Amino acid sequence: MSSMSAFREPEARHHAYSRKQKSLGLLCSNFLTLYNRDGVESIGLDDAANRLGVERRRIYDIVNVLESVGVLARKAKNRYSWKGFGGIPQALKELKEEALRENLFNTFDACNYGKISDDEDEKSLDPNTVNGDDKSSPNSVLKPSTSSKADNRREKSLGLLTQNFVKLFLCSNADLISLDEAARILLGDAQNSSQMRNNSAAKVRRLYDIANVLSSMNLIEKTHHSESRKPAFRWLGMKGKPENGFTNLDLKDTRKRVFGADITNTNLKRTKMVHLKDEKLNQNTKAQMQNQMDQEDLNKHIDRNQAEQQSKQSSKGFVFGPFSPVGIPKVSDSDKNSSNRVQDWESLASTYRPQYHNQALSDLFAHYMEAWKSWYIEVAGKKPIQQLS
DNA sequence: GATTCCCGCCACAAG
DNA sequence: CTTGTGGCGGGAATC
Repeated sequence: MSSMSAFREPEARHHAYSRKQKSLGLLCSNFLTLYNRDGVESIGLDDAANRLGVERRRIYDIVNVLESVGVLARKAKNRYSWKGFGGIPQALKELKEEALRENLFNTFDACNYGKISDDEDEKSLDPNTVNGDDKSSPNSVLKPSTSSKADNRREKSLGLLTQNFVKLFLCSNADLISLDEAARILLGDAQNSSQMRNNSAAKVRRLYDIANVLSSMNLIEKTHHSESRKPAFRWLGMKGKPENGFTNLDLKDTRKRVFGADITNTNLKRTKMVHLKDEKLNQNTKAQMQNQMDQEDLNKHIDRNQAEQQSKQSSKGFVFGPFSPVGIPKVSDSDKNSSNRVQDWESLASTYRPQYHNQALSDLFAHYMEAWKSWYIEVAGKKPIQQLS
């Protein structure tokens, strides 16, 4: 047995596997950072997946919740249009009205109801042709055909769940809600015999996903009930902290949140790893490399951009302040790189008001970026890592 | 042991 | 049929 095997390396070589680097929240942050830029109007799922270095499946996850909050809108197969953060207020308003209209939410407790029957998703796919009035009665799914249970898929969609979750916050006067409270309300009721073979536990997983994405947008924040008790979420919404003049938010956390990248993570996913199955090394490896580069590339760009924006615009309160980084107590310090909430609201301003944004600069950067990336890809394609030809 | 939640199989819908 | 979407839950990482 000349197999030196692994003695017991807890965290020796390669930084083992880290769940945090693969979280939906982080992915969402990167997604936002990548597309929240001027000029972005259409987003392709494939492109997103490649740029972010993740599987398609994950893109669907964040895109669905993002759409539920009005940041994105599905345009067509594989295509989403970027609405931006400016779309949030509108979506929120509609969500709230909708919630008040149909079902009378009760404050979290004493809610005998529980399950929310269903609510039409007012998908105003076109702000132009006004819907005028939906003569349709509040019930009956006027689906083209084959409706029946077919729609029951949508019933359990992540998107709908997200909307209901948000509605819960918008309507409840309690600003702290824990996931299992939410689960109790949104999914079948709690105790009580009745039907609904809902494994509360099973469904709650979706809520975790949603909560992570939402908090990466700073729409909500994770805290605890009273003093260090069970975890719960607080709604931040738009308030956050409009222009609190957070002077110098150190622009030094360069090296943090690298997403997929890390081949270690990708190859030996988790710790499962098949013993070198004769399975040929998927050609994905190459793609992985590229992704890695993209990552660095992206980071670099972001940094630069951040500095840029920072110096050029001093976020001077707009419609509703950006959900500034509520946390960031004392970043910098050790390389603890913990806080990963997006705080790249740099380009946020430009999205809101095209009046301000520095078109020329952004454009220049974008162009530069694109060019460099192309070059990089090309090189990487032949010879990974620095070492052209 | 309990909580958080990533991964990706595979059903179903759309081309 | 192929391709795009995304439920769903096993089970590993974290707490």
